[in-house]
Amino acid sequence: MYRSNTCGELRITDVGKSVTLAGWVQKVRNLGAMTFIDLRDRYGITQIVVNDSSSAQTRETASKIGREYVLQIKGCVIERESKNGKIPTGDIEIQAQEITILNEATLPPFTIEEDSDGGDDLRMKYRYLDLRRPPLQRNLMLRHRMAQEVRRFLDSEGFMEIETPFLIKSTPEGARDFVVPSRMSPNEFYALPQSPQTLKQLLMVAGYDRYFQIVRCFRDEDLRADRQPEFTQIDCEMSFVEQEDVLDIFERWAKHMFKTVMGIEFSNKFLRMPWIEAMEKYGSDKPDMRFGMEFANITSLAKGHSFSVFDDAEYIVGFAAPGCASYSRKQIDALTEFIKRPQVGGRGLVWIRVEESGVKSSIDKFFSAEDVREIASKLGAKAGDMCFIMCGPKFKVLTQLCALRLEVASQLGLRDPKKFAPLWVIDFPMFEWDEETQRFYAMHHPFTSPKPEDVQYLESDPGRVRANAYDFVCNGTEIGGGSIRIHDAKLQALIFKCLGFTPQKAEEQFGFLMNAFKFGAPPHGGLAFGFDRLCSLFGGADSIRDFIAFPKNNAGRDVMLDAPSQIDQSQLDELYLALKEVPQKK
RNA sequence: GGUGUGUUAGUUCAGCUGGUUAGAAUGCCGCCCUGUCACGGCGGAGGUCAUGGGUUCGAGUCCCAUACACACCGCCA
Repeated sequence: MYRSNTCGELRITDVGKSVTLAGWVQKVRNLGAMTFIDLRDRYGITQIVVNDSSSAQTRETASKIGREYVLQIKGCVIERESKNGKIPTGDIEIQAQEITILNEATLPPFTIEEDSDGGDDLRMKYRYLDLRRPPLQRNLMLRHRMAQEVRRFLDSEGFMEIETPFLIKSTPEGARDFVVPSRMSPNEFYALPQSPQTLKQLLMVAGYDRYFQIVRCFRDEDLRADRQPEFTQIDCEMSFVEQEDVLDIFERWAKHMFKTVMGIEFSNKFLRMPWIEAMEKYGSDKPDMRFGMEFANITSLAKGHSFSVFDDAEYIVGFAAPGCASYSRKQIDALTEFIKRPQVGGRGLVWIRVEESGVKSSIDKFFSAEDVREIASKLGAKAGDMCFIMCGPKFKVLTQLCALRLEVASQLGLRDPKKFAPLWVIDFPMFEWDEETQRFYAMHHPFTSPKPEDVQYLESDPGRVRANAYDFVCNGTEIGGGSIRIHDAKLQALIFKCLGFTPQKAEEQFGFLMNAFKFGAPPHGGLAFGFDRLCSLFGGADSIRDFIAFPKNNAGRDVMLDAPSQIDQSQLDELYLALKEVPQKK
């Protein structure tokens, strides 16, 4: 038996017990005649004391140990002479009788403490050391508890957890696939699933009624702080449901998660905001609702004052930033620079300072004080506020103003990670026009059903068609999304046509699904939640990386494993693969 | 594919308008210390300033390229 107790559980009530502990050395404090050792495991830290009542051999061993040595300590629980109120085990310590070095440790390249001194790069390379740190352990513990609560809730609602394959068929729509060469079928490839979308629909055809899976998905696209090439979804599908049924059950699920994991109760129904409203009021299909600063369209008010920038613009929109009238010229200039960055792409920023004494703006030359006041009032500004206005093509300027709204909110400290503002965004457009390829793409995916009342426009005016699609959004992050699917083979064929698929191409890529729909597909729908994002949302972090045990870096590499890497010629030969030279960069 | 920021001791960073021996903190090593818990005191070791070019009498510092890291845009049905 290596241990009788963990390093986190002994208390004052255990004084007098003989115990054996095992763990890692966090810190050694040698005071000469006595030595304190902080012994750490996943459960906590317990102080070991070695002094003149320890044997000479124990004192000798204690003098040799270094950070991260793995020790076994036999000793007696005693009350501390000076207690430490900062840790749960702070009232007691272990009087060491015997110290066994179970394993020595090379000096780690960074400190393994609550706040490490190591940089990202180094911590990723030695991820197993970083994972010893309490913050990472808390994150993975949170993730574990959340996964358990997901299963508990969905099981209680009759959902069956069913595994679907990872080696499936490539479908070029959507994200780039990761592919796996097949040895037994030379020159053919499997694809790793971007999501188990079609498979879960087939499970509905198969009559399983309610399915879920906490499942890895793969997308070969560039990474972000909240995007990894392999990530985990809570994937769900239900039969005989309409949109309202899906929203109802997963709203209850979300509330269950907030309550059981975070101790937060939402008594009201989550807001349901049509996509067009989200775009016009917040410039985003995933609005951050932790604060106001709603947009208002001032196109008609602002035009016709001989200010050509406005007069030539399609859409003029702004918002009032509360309490920002005190912003200096320098701060306004900095925000102007912010929206002019290529990432945002704004052309310029108009401001109106609203004070008790009156209004002052960057457009005073063109507008009377009365007109400026009217605009400010339309934007909902009160004395002490600052209005920001931008103009341009409608959806472009809305998106740019969204970036500014978030930036101002960050500066005002309104993006509080402890606050949660969940909502559903509904009534998404069915299609998105792509300028580059001059065709419509499915905004969600090609199995999403159109609103029945909009089906009439499918061929005449596809841009007008709304979908039975919905996203779950919280704090400006898309946490999940789904739709009511098409269960009718004829309608599915029509959608493929609208998306520019020839019948042959549709048959080749999705024939298996359309064929299945001929055999009695139930009406069905579902959604999927990004589990990593949900974890980072609950954990109050912007990046999902520290909620994944072994994440990839910005370039999709695992720097610990040094993957991807080359493979042996014999492996290539087996797969009939030949490598091509990579063009040199100029 | 693009934009930005960064790369200096084991680690985290400072190093100004180019100037003579590149600093701090922390970690590490040694000695001292009986109540520490960010222990303390004294001493010590530790650097190809990412790489390659260029400008200059002289480059950690200026310029160009490359590599790597991070954030973002494109991309992510």
